[in-house]
Amino acid sequence: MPDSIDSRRARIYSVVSLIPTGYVTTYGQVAVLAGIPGQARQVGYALAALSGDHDVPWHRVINAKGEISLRTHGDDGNRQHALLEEEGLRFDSNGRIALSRFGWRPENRA
DNA sequence: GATCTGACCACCG
DNA sequence: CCGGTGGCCAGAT
Repeated sequence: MPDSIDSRRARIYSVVSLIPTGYVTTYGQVAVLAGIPGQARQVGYALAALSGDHDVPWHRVINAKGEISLRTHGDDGNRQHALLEEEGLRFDSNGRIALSRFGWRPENRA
């Protein structure tokens, strides 16, 4: 009995949409919260498959290194960086985000 | 309808 | 931190 899921993607979108402004989370974290620990890939694919119609703050999702992933460093990558800064996030010299500082934790879950 | 490709992470060393 | 391996799904051609 599948929980069923409309698909793991639906869960992922839900979790991501729960991320508070000014915070970021990693794909792995989202995967866990979505109920698919270890399958961070699915998260990446899910976000990648996002279409123009979505209310999901995908820009708040970054890789475990605290850096923006996006293989295609195009508008999306640039956009994510801008959006995060706009939300008050800070990037270090390496262009990374201090997860220890802005990393969203379920305990902090507003 | 099969094949290819794509925002990753955990574990091991 | 880096490198290699395994695990998973959906969309596009």
